[in-house]
Amino acid sequence: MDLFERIHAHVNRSCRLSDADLDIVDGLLEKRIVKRKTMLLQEGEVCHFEAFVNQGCIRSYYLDENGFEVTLQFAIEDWWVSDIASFHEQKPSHLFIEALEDCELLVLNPATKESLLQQIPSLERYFRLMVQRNLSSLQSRLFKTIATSAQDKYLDFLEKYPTIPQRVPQHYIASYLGISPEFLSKVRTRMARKSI
Amino acid sequence: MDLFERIHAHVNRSCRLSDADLDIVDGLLEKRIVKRKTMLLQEGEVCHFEAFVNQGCIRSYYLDENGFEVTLQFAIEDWWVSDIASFHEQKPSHLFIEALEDCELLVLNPATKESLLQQIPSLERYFRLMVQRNLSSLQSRLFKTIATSAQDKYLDFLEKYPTIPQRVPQHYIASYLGISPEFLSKVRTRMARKSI
DNA sequence: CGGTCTCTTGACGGAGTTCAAAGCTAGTGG
DNA sequence: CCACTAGCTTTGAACTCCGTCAAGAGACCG
Repeated sequence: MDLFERIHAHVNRSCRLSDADLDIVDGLLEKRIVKRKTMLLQEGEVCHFEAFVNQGCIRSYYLDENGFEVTLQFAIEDWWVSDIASFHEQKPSHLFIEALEDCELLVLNPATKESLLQQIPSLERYFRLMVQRNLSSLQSRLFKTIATSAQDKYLDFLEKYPTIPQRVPQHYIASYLGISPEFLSKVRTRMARKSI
Repeated sequence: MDLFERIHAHVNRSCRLSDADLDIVDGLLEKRIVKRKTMLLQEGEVCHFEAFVNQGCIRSYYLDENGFEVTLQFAIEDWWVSDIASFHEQKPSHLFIEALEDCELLVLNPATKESLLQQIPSLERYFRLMVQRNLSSLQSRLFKTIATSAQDKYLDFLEKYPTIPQRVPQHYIASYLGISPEFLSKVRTRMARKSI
């Protein structure tokens, strides 16, 4: 499969680009291979990348002073991952970003992103839509986090991300849902008993 | 005070506009006065506005099938309020938006916003930055919602929005923090006792 | 005034946490 | 190819933070 096939298709959903424009995109993206367990970003560092996941799985998370983790995002194929606040304002991040599988990424840095947007202004739209969709899905996630039970959050997660549970350890899903790994395990056994 | 003084200052923080450009902005914004308790948007409706709050206070919130409310945002002077997903894709909203005080708003609709961005492309940056900041502050709010106690969330709120508690009923703040109004009351009395 | 909205207080219950221990699985090196 | 380890999941008991329900007390406004 062509290295840029996925990202072309992804961009195409928001805006049509000419072949010449697509060549510009390809020229500015940097391919990066990272091994499982690689830390791409740690709290306190400035985030220098926006990464499109061509292959693999990445997790971003917060970590408080007691060692308690909250997973912000699982990024699999066709997702972008970054700390946009840190990336755009070049200030220290509060996030950790880590590869959960061996990954093939296509990476932008602030300079190449700037150059990309200058050469292809219509990509403004692509990135704006991405941030907007991100925002509104985070809004509804906040609502569910507050308003629904652990079981409903888990069912919702299964529906929205059916392939993730097969790829990542269960306790990371618990930390995404905002519940303890032990309780997620109990919820699952309760669900299994009821559906027999 | 000039009707457009606030919004000029607000735009100016992200990008410098010429006087001619500012005139275009002023010409496209529509002044709207709404009374306390006016519903600007209800679930199921399409959101046709982005409103800049010149004066007053507005609340956006989710409401689940059991009547349980989660406040998404308090918008006071210098804030924008809208349902961006509904606004941009012209699809039904999941939010309610309601005036908590008599308000003076400056309003864009999809057509005037489109026209604004076409005439002043540099405003793309202004709106993009706004969405980005919104996103990253929502990310950290999600983290705190999950990882911290009711008391810490309340203290955090007081620090971040010191003027809000004097303007809105306390049970709305509880619904912003994701706790019951009764428990917020108990947290406050506990804090008051300790700090004497 | 009288009704409506708001905040407080207390008793009780429950959803979810914490801690500890044990079983399970997969990867790794000898 | 087996033994060992490290990470993951499960289970149970005790506990806690917070929600629910109910009642009362202000405060505000028409």
